Amino acid sequence: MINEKEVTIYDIADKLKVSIATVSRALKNDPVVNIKTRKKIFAMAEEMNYRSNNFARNLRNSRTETIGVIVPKLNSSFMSSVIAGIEKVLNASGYHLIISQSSEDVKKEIASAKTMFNNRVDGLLVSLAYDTTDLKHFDIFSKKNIPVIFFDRVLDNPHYTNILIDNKKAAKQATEHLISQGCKRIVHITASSKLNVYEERLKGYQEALATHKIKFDKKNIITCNLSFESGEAAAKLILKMKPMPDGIFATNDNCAVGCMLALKQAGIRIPDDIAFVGFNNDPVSKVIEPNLTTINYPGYEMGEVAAQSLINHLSGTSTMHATNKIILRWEFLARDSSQKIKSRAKNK
Amino acid sequence: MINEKEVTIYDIADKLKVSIATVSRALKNDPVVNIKTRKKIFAMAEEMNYRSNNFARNLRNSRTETIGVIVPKLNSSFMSSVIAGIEKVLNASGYHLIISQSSEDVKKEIASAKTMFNNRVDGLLVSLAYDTTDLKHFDIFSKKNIPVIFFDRVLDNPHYTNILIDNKKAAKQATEHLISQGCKRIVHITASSKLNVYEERLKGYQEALATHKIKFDKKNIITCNLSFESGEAAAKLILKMKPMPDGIFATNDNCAVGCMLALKQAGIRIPDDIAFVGFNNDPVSKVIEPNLTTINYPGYEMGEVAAQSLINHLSGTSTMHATNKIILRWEFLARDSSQKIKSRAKNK
DNA sequence: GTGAAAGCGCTAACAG
DNA sequence: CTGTTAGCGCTTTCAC
Repeated sequence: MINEKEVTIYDIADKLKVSIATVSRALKNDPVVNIKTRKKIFAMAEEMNYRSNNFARNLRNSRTETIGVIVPKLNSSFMSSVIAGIEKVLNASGYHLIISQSSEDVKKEIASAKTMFNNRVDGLLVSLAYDTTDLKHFDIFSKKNIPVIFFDRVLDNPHYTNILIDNKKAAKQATEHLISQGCKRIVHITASSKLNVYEERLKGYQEALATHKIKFDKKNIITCNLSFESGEAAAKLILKMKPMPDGIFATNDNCAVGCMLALKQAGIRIPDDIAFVGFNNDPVSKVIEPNLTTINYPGYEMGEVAAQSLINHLSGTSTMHATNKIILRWEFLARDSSQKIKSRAKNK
Repeated sequence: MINEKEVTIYDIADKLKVSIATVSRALKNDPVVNIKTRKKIFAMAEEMNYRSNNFARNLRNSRTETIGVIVPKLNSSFMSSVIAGIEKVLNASGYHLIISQSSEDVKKEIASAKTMFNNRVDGLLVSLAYDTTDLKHFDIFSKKNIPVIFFDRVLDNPHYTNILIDNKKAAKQATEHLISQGCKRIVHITASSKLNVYEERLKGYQEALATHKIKFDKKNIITCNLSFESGEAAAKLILKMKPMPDGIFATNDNCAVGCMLALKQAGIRIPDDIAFVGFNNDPVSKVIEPNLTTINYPGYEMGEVAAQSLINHLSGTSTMHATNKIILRWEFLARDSSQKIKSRAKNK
C-alpha cells in the first residue's frame, strides 16, 4: 500500500542510457526513432509501469482531450440514451467526458458553462435548460474558438451547430394522424418554454389544423412542465372542458402517460373517447394500456452524431466557422392509443 | 473570433508590479498576503479575465480533482438517478466527474479502469458489470492509495468500501409478502451473475420459503438478463409450467413488467392468477396495470452517499484503510399487482 | 509581507 | 537518428 514513486520518462531514459527526448518520441511511436530503440523503450515503459503524465502533456499542448456536456437533467430515459451515445463515440476517440446538469435552470447552466470553460474543455455539447432564452454565456467559448454544439433543446442562432429533428414536421404528422382518426377538438399539451422544440411542435400542430380547416383555439393549449405529475394535473383541466376534447397530442410521453392514467381512472375510454399521441418513444409508452402512439426519437444516435460532429470540428475535418444544422430522422409509431377507427395496430 | 492570448499570473504580476509568487498566494486567498494587495490582485484578475491553469496546478499538486465513475449501463432509470446524485455532491465540492460504461462486459470494465488510472482520477466509483467475478483490475488503484468505492453491484471483498442495500432482507420481505397473499408456488426471476445483489436476493427468497416451510425447487428459478424482452421470454416459460406458479418475484421491475404484459396477453389475471413483485421502483412500475408491488431503491441517495464517502476518504476525514460497508435503507411498496386478498392498495 | 528561484513531466525547436 | 535545452504556468521553499 506504500505510495510507489511515479515513473517518468527520465527514469526510462536513465535505465536505457538514452535521452528523454528519445523516450518522449518513442512513446508517441514517432517513426523518426530507430525501430529497435522504440521497441526497447516500449518494453521498459511497460516493465516499469510507466504512465504518461497528462498534466505535463496538456500543459505543453494546451489541450485537455476532454469534452464537456451540459444537459438539463440526467435522469430521463431520453437523456441517458444520448449520454450513452456520446460516451461511446468520445471514448472510442480517446476523449473524456465531463458531465454537468443544469437542473432546468439557466443560472446553473451559466455556472456550468463557466466551470467547463475553466476546466478548458476542448469542446462542449449542450442541451439547453427550460428557461434559457439566449446564448450569451457561450460567447466565452466562441471567442476562443472552442466549438460548442447544441442538441435537441436548441435555440436558433447563427453561430453554433444545432442537432435536432424536424419537430414541426413530426408534430404535424402526429396531429394529422389524430385528425385522420376523426378528432375535431385536439388539445396540445406542451411546455411554456421558448426553446425551439416546443415552438416548432406547436407550429406543426397549428399547421395541421390549418391544413384541415380546423380553427385554432388557444384554449386547447395546455402548458405545463411535462412531468408525469403535470400530466395528471392536465387531466383535471381536460375533464372540466366543455365539450371535452376527442384527441390529445402531448409533447412528451411521460406527461401523456400521467394524463392517460388519470383520465382512465375518471372513466374516459382511450382511444374511443379521447385519442392520444405522445412524443419521444419513452419505454413507458409500450407499457401503458393502450400502448401510446408516439414519435420515435433517436436519442442514442443523437448523442453519437453530436459527439462525432464535435470531433470533426476539433480535428479540423469540418471548419470551425461552418455553422450548420444537422437534422436527424424520426419515425411515427402508430399504436393503439390513437386508433379510433382502423383495426388495432400490431404491437410495435 | 481571434484566439485571445491566455492570461497568466505573470501578466497580472506585470501590471501590478508585484511578483508572481504574491499573485499566486493572493489568488488562493492566503492571509499572509496584505489584504489590500490581495484585493488589488483579485480585481485585476477579474478585469483581465484570468483563469487559472489547471494543468500547471495539477502538475505541481499531482491531484486532478476528478473522480471516475464506471457503471454497467448509463441508460436505465436507476443508474441515471445514481449519476445525478453523484454529480450533485461532486460538483458541490468542486470535483469533476468522468464517466465510462462497461456495457456489462468485464473486458470493457478492465479497459475503463485502466483509462481512469492513466487519467489519474483522485478516486473511483464503480458499479460492476454482470460478468465480473474478481476485483484484480482495481489493484493498481489500491497500490497507489487511490480510493475505490463500489455501489449496488458489488463483490464481497476485504479491501474496498461497498455501498448497498440489504438485498437479502428486502427479497425475503418481498417473498414473504407473496406467501402472506396465499402464494404457494413462487417463481423467482433473476440473473445468472455472481454479483452480490442477485445472490443475496436469491438467498432472501430461499429463506422466506424455508421460514414458511415451502420446499425450495430449483425449477422455480428462471435466470435471464433482466431486460424487458427477457421478461417476455420468461412469460413463455411460465405458461408452460405445470402447475403454473401463483406468484412471481422478479429482481427487476423492467423485466417484471415485460413478463406481466406477456402473461396478461395470454389471459392470465394479475394478481388473481399470478401475483407479482418486482424490484427497483422503476417509473414503469406505476404505469403498468395493475401497479407493480416493488422495493423502492434509493438510487439518487446511493449516488450521493457514494460520492460523499469518496470525498471523505480523499479529505482524510475517514481513513484510507478503513474498509466498510454502507447499508442504505429500502422500502417495500405494496401495490395492486400482488394483493390477492386484502382490499386493493391505495395508489402510492 | 514579499520576491527569487527551482522544478513538477513533458514537448519541440534546434543542433549535431 | 539522437541529444540539449528552453519553456508550458503554477506552487513552494528559502531568503530578505
